[in-house]
Amino acid sequence: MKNIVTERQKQLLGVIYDFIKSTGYPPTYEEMREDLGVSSNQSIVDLLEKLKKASVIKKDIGARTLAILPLGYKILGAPQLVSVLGVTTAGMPAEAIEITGEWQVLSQDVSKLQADVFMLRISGDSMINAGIDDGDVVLVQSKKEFVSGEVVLAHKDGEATIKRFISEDKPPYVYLKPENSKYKNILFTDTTELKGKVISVFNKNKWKSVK
Amino acid sequence: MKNIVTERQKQLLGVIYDFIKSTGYPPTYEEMREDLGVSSNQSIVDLLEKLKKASVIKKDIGARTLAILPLGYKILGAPQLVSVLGVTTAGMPAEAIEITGEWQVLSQDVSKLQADVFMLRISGDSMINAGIDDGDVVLVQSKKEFVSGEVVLAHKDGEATIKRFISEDKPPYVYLKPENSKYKNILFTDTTELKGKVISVFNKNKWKSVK
DNA sequence: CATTGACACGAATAAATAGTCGGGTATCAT
DNA sequence: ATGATACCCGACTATTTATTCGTGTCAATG
Repeated sequence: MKNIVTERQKQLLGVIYDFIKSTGYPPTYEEMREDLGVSSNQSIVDLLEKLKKASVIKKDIGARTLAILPLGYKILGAPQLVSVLGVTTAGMPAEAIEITGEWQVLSQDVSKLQADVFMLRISGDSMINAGIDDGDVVLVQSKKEFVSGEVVLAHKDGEATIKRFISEDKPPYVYLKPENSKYKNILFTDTTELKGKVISVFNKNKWKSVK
Repeated sequence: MKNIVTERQKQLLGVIYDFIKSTGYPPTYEEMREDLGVSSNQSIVDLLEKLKKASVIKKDIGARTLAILPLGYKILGAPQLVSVLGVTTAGMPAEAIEITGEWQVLSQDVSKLQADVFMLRISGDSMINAGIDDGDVVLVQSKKEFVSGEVVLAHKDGEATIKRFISEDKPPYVYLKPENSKYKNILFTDTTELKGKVISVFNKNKWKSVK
C-alpha cells in the first residue's frame, strides 16, 4: 500500500489547480480530460481515485464537487498557508478572530503589490550564507530606494528572486549577489526591478533580522 | 440603475461563502435554495443575476460555475488582502512568482493551524503603550510555552485578543494585561488559550520588534 | 394610482456532467 | 511467468443541475 503520488497524478493536480486559479471553480471530467490530454473519463476517474486516497484532493458525488486539500497545495508547491491574516483586535472585549475556523491566503501579482510588508517562502540555497535557507519564510518590506548591501526581493522578466543588492564604484558596479559561492553574480538589466528589502527571516524555531 | 446590494442578496452571498468554506466548491441552485430557504430556482436566478451585475460574483453556464469576486469578499467582511504570500525562490534562475495577476483563496481550519508565523491586523487601542496601534499588523509566532511579560495572542470563547501575559506569585497570579490604563486586566479562565507570541509589529513606515 | 423593482412560487424542459462497463497496454517486482 | 499497479480507451447510461416560462405579491416611488 504505497501512498506515493506519481508524476501523472501530480500533472492532474496541476491541471485542477490551474483551472481553479483561472475560473474560480473546479473543473469537470471533460475539462480535466482535455487539459491533461486524455480521451477517456476513466483515466480521470482512476487518477482522481488515487489522489483522493492520498488525501491530496477530495471528491464528492455531483458536478464539479472537487477540491484540493492542504496536502495538495503542498505538493504543488503552490502558495501555502504560511502567512495568514485574520481580523483581530487588541480592543477590550475582543472581536472574534477568524473563529469560523478558517483562514485565507490571497496571492496577487507581485508587480501590483501594494502591501507594505509581505512574506515569501524561499526555495533554493543561493542565500544560505545570509542565513536564509530553503523553506524559510522571509519578511519583505516594500520600498523603492535601496542601499548597497541590503538583501532584496528582485523581479525580472516575471521572475522573482532574493539576493543581496550591491552598488559600488568599480565594475561591475551594480549587481545582485547570491550568498553562496556556488552561484554567480547577476548583473542588472533594464528589466530588473527591486521590490523590497528583506527584513527578517523565519524558520521553524526562530526568527531573526537580516543584515 | 442602482447598484446597491440588498440585504437578501447579501444573505445569498453569505450562503455561497459558507458553502464554499465547508465543502471547497461552489453550491448548486438546489443547495442555495435550501440554504436560503426558498423553494424556487427562479428566486436564486434572480438574486444571482443582481449579484453578477454588481460584480460581486461571477457565474458561467454549467453546474456550479460560480465564484465570489473580490468585491464579494469585501462585502462579506471576510479576511482581506493585506498579507500576501507568494512562492518565490532564492535559487538561481528564479521560478516565477505569482505573475498571473490573479489571486487565489485557500481556506483551512484554524484549529489545525500549523503555520509557524502569521500576521494579524489589529483594531483597538488596548496595547498602545506597547507600541501596537490600531491598524497595525503584528507578526505572531506560534508556540505553546509562555514566559511572563510576553505579548501574546490569546484566544477565549471564540474571541481573540492581543495582550501582555503575566504570571506572578501574588494575586491575581495569572492574567492578561492591556497596555493602556483605560482597560482592566483580564483574568485567566479554563477557556483561555494562548496561541502565540507577538514578535513584531508593523505599520506603514516601520517595523519593530515587540518586548 | 400606475409603475417599477425586489422577491417569490411551481413546473416543464434542456443541458451539462458524472458514473459505469468491459476491456487494453505497458512496467516492475516477486 | 505471473500478478500487481498505473494508466489508458471508447461508448453508453444515469443523474444532476441549469435554464426557461408564466405568475403573483408587496412595498416603494413618481
